[in-house]
Amino acid sequence: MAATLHDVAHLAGVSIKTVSNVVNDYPHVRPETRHKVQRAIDELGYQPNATARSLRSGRSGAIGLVLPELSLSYFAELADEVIAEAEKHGLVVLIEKTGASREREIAVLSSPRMRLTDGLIFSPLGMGQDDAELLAVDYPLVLLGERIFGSPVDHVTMRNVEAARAATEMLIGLGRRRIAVVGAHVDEGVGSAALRVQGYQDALAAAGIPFDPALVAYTTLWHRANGAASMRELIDSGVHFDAVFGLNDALTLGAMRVLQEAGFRVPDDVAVIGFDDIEESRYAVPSLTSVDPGRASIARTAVQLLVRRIGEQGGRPADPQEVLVDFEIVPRESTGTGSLAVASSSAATPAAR
Amino acid sequence: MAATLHDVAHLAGVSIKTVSNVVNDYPHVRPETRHKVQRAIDELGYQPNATARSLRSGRSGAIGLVLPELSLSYFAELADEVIAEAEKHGLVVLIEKTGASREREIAVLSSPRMRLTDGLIFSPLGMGQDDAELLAVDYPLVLLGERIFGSPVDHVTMRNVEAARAATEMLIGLGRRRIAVVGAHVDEGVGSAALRVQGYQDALAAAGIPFDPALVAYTTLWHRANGAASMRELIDSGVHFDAVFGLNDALTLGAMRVLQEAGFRVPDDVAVIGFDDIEESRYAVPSLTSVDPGRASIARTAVQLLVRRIGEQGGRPADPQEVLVDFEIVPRESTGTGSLAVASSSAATPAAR
DNA sequence: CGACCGGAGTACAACGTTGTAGTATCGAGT
DNA sequence: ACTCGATACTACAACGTTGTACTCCGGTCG
Repeated sequence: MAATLHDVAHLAGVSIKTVSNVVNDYPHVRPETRHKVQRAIDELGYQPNATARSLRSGRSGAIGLVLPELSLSYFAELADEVIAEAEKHGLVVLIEKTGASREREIAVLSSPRMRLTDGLIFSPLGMGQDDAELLAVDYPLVLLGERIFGSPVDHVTMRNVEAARAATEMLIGLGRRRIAVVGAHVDEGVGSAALRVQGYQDALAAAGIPFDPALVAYTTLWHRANGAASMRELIDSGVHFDAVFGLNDALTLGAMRVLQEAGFRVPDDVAVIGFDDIEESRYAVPSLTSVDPGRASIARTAVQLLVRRIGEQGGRPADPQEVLVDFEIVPRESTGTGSLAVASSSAATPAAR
Repeated sequence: MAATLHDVAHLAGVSIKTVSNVVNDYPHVRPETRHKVQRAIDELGYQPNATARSLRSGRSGAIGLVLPELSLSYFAELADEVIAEAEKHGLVVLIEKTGASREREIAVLSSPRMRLTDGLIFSPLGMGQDDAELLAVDYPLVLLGERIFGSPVDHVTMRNVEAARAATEMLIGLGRRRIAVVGAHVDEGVGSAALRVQGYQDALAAAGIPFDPALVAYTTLWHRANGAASMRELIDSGVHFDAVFGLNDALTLGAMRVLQEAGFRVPDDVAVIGFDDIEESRYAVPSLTSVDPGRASIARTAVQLLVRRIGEQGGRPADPQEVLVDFEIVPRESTGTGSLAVASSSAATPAAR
């Protein structure tokens, strides 16, 4: 169907290689030959066959991005930024989702379905530290997240402990002493939840505030519904609190919603801070103070590290890098620190529907 | 680096084709030969080279999904469902974003970067009816959205007019007569905005309510910030209204937020309904009544149509199909019709972080 | 004036896979 | 004893591209 170099060569009356040379802008082609070939290319609407090129060159020009779920805002926004950065490097992004299942994650790592890609950016939620050696694959891989440390691959992660500590300290700075945590995971020594709870405890300890286990609400997942449910339990338990630290924004928005249904005023009765700084937090009622964990920087760094690995020639590979990105707290109304006007702070929002 | 059929064949002492036959489970291989080859495959960790397969077969097993922006919830959720459906067909999804720019959309259609895919699901926002002929590409293409009609490609779209009419009728049914619309586009005869405004006007006309242009708020984009800004203008204009129909949920959530800041009670003073039924609408305060335009069904249908096209052999292709999916109104608190409990109506939410 | 050089273009092989045609072997049927 | 047919396997070509090695030609230099 589609035209090939062979067709163009035939029409232009030159060899197939000369056409290839024109297409790739090689020197040593006379201007008149070049024009003749160009005319044939235009006439046939020739487009190089990407698959054949890949086979020849060993590069596909695509990278894979493996995520739990795109409908979670954090990951959607991350994917958006990965795609944007990849495009700067002339790469296209193939997305696979795992639903946070350990089995699916492991399967994807060895899946021939992804073999079209030159490398993978991998964000696991189901796998844990014990699975570290499964990451030693024979293609370029960049790991995201806080499930696995110290494995022999490039790893981009956020300062979970420090950021959580800073968030908690902000609440303490507001005079709050009874700070609830929403989203802890039972019996898990690994992952974002454990690290953020650690930061929370560090802040309490530093401020001389005793840690009260009754203030910790556990969830399995980090969706809005889970935040709502565990806030309901917390309220029903009758424990007193004057602030909430939600371990991600989705959870926190769900929790904040229940708080308000139950008649608590935010931030007057309860100050609330989240984690992730997803876009909707900016437009919640009240707008949600949140930790921006450096998402944009994570996306950029991950693509850059991957590109570097892909570019590595046969020689001995560079040592695996562990990159920590900087975080930032974005103060808004839910801690009584943001401006009330929202329409004016509309920021740059690139697209409509 | 990676093992090839050739390596396996050498190790097993058979021909390369026999290995291929084992890999592809062809008959006419003796069990003992099969085992011998299988051992060699395992020993070398052989994985078929997807690129070479593609070249040989003319299929890559990947489809492209072209969207304005993944950080818009509607598209993120759509992408999620496209990926899930694609997987059922053994396909992997490559995502390209256009930022809703007409130039980028047109560029993507002829981009060799996407040539790795077997076909495209294309959701334009910048292109218009005049660009219809640009869709006549020489690869399988399924069009989404309401920007272009009647072009010779498969097209999946929603019942914009009917759904908007039903939404408006719901508000009328609640006794509201002064219904504002947020998100209209100036001077645009095409696209979701125009169609939904049409449905709104149809409903008014059918109910004998005069159409008041002062109740129509215009925006360029459909982000939360735009909804917030135009609601602010609407309020400042002093016009009286007792209901709001937002042309998508993001807009509507922004508008609802401003309404509440301004002291209006929702739904008592102003009933609000949105369009898209994105996940966060379920957790807004109050939860937002919305039109589910059939997103899941759009994703499934689009993939299925594309798969059918890809499977078409050389013969004359099937006529282009125009598919309209069904919508549904999901009543929630913002129209005083939903239940107040939210934690219990948590629905099925597949993943955490 | 022959050797040499660079430009312009070509032929061929190779990337890793699979379809097609072919060979060799064996048992069964006439 | 011979064909026939099935089984088990192999050799080769081809998918469309590009790197390497080659030829051919006109011009320049010693």
